[in-house]
Amino acid sequence: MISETTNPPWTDEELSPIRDKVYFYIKDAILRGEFKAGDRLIERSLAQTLNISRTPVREALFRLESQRFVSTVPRKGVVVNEISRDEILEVFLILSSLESLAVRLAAQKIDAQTIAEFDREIETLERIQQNPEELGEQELHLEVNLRYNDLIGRASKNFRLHEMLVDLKDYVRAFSNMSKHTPGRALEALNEHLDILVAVRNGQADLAESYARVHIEKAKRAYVQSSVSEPEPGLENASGD
Amino acid sequence: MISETTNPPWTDEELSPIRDKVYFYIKDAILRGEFKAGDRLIERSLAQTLNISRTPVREALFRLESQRFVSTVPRKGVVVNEISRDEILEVFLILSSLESLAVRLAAQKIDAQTIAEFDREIETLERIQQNPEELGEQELHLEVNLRYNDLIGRASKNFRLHEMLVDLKDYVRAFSNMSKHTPGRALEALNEHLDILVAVRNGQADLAESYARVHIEKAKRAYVQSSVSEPEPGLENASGD
DNA sequence: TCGTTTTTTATGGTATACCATACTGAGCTA
DNA sequence: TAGCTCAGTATGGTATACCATAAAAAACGA
Repeated sequence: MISETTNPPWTDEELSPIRDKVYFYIKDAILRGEFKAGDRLIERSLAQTLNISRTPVREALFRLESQRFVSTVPRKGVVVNEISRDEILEVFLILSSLESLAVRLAAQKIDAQTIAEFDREIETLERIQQNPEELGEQELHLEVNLRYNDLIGRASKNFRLHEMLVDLKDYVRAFSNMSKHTPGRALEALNEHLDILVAVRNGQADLAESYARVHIEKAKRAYVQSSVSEPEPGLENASGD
Repeated sequence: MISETTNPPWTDEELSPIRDKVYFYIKDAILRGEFKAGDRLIERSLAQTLNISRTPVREALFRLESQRFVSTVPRKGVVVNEISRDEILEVFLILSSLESLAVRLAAQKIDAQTIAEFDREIETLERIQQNPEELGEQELHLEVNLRYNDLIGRASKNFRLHEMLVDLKDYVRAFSNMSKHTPGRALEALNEHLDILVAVRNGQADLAESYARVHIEKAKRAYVQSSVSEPEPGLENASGD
């Protein structure tokens, strides 16, 4: 009954703990580039902005820290991580290895029910493929990746692996605004995703794994290409917009 | 000057935040089996035990949660995770993939300085190999794994990968008291580690990767064997001992 | 004016207080 | 006696207060 708070960004008043909402709020802000590498995240400011206390903010920040989105300098504060190009490349290596494993497992373990889901989703993605203009580049990327990861994760029956992949991809996405720089990459990625999904759906483990490796490799190249025009993530040295 | 606290388990009074000390304290307790799967971790109790407030305890628990050691049930509390055999097997799959990648990278990227370190450490490990009785089974495992992981991590020049591997191995160790159940495994593992290290030291990437896969496979088998005698981790149904 | 010292302020670290909820158990009623 | 209700308690969630430190600013002296 009592409620004197001016509504924060999130909508539902009843469910999950505030710390989770703050977590998603901040993470989303980082992913969308609103908080840039090197930015300081000041507990009191965030708390005041969101009309809450520091406690849930701190808890959200800790969670972000263990996912490497931010760093806590003891007695100093929290800053959005500065990620070097080398570090992103390291992650791409890990991604390649784990994605290969995931699609291989998916192809090996896929069952009838999941095949049905694949068929539905593949059809949906093919429709998107035909009419890619309906979605913006960003939404296209997000939507496709979401569906793809979900499917592979479900089929591979390895929840931990799925989580790790999602985390790593979020991480890469946050610190390399790829699709912003290489237009057309989203659509290309969609094609690659479809290749992988079809191979998985047909139980072709080796083929799926090959496609996956190629896919990650191309994503990496797109990142490398985009990163040459912008010397260091977070620095605004680059000429032109 | 003021100091009315009865000393907590840790020794240094000055350095890192309390939350870190609590984190290592609880994690260590889980790794050593003091806190078993299913145990509830009650903030106030822990805080009282350690003569601190709930705040740093909560922060430590959140960190443990993001590493999957504990789960927070909303409005319910924190419990040490119950890990199923299947889940451990899932992690072994991931481990195999990442460990292969790590040793392959290590073999490819190793430099002169690191080779020198390898030579020193290999010699040390061979001495241990000759006189394994000097260390207990547990210490042997810990010591060897520590040195091994550190070397591979340094040589592979992929810090993120190194961290992930350490985390995953800790996780497996925490929820499968392997070495407790299969005596001799520690020494066997030492031999396998030495094989890998020598191959890496000599730049033999393929060989090192093969050894690594075999090593993880054997570790997995040791786990599976030990887990048949103890039906579910955390349940004390098993007869004997 | 410049450098050094002191004071202020910003901010994270920790402790504590209060609130909400879910569980527990006692007591009441049928 | 069985089942329900309600009060009490345990416990996590959040807010707030206080402390320590480091950075910034101001004041002071050479």
